[in-house]
Amino acid sequence: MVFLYGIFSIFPMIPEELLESHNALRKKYVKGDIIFREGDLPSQYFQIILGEVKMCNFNDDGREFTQGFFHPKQSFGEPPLFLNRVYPANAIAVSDCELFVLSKPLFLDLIQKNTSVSLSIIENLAQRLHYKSVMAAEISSQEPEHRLLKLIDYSIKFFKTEKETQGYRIDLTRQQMADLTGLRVETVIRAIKALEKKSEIKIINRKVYR
Amino acid sequence: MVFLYGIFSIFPMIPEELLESHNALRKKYVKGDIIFREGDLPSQYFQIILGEVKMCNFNDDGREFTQGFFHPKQSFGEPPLFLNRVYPANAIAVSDCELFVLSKPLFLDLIQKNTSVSLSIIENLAQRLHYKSVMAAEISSQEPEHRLLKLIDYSIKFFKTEKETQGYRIDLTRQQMADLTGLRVETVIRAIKALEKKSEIKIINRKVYR
DNA sequence: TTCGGATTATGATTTGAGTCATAAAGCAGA
DNA sequence: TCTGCTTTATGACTCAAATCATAATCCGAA
Repeated sequence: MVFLYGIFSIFPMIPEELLESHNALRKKYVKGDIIFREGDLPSQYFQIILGEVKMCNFNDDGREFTQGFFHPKQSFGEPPLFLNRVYPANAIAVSDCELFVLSKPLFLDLIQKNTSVSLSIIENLAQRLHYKSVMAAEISSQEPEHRLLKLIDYSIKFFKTEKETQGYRIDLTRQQMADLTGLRVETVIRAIKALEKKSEIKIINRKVYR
Repeated sequence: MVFLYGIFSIFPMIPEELLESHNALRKKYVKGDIIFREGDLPSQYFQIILGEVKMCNFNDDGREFTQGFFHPKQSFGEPPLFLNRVYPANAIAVSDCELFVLSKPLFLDLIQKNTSVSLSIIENLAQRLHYKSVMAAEISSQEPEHRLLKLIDYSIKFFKTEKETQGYRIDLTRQQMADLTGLRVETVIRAIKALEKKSEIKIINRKVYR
């Protein structure tokens, strides 16, 4: 039973064979490419083969808010596809990427014929909803340090993090942390230092360890 | 095809007949009752028959953050049930409520035997993820007035709102708006007045109309 | 009808994150 | 090795939301 596993990143959203047998295309993007834009009407299902994608918003004065990062085997942008609504954010290739792209009709056909895929999708959406719930409560009310610590702990579970002898290395720049929490870079830098002083984290060679 | 409809509140998550045929219990709660607590491990599926439920967090100094309100025919608290994780927030009866309660094994049995239910669940989760994405971007960066306007517009679609001759009446107290946006009551009161001055909303008899 | 709690309202004051300016350090590419 | 760009760093200053205090209004229950 797929529900017993919580760490969705281990399981591909949809198995590669299944995607290929449904004529999904492999499409390449270079770093910085915009995969879709906020306001676009979805017409395709995307699943990452290689590389990293972020979803983000830009507000009136150009500031960015990062909704999340997505990694190989993960899909992104399905909620509006299911709801028949426009994307609430942009999808941008953070690094060079290769993606499976499947048209909406073929995608709907696929999930109707493969019930276990529905369960993967449910699990994946549940996962993302969980992240958003946790972060929403933090972002709304807490002090910067608290906010960052929550992000760090969460990113250990769900973003790219490697366990080293010093602890988990957080592979996020100060700017990325700022965009994920809604803080400014300077505030992040100062808060990170304060957290180090309190021994909540370590800073080695400018990298954050926890 | 269920995916064509975006407004999930019209459709019961799971049809009542189906719940009853799977021996779901009807359980009553009085206003203020805690249905489950942050940190509890889920063991049941909940669907509202009557009344209103909110999910919320309390931080260290007692301040509340409201994750969302749920109404008849909607379910709540499934993500952690699927993920086998503890609840990230509390569920509290806002008014006297009657709920369908179904044990996890029976619930999993139900959705596996009724594939169309999976699709409803996907749509429902997609819906909630969409709300969270939109609000997250707002809450993180925008000024109070912008934040509140977004909440108001969103609540017209998804919370209890009635269309009257003056416009849509927002049935949220200033405190509830504060808890949903992470602002303080006083700030909400002042921002609401500022929005009225700019003719973005109307205040009639203390109620907000849009 | 009265009473008490919740809600809305308003002013004065504080505070801490944002902003601005500037610079050092690291890093990739020529 | 030099150059230019990104990232990290730090201090000074600003300002708006939070905080604190106080009160009027509304509303349901006794």
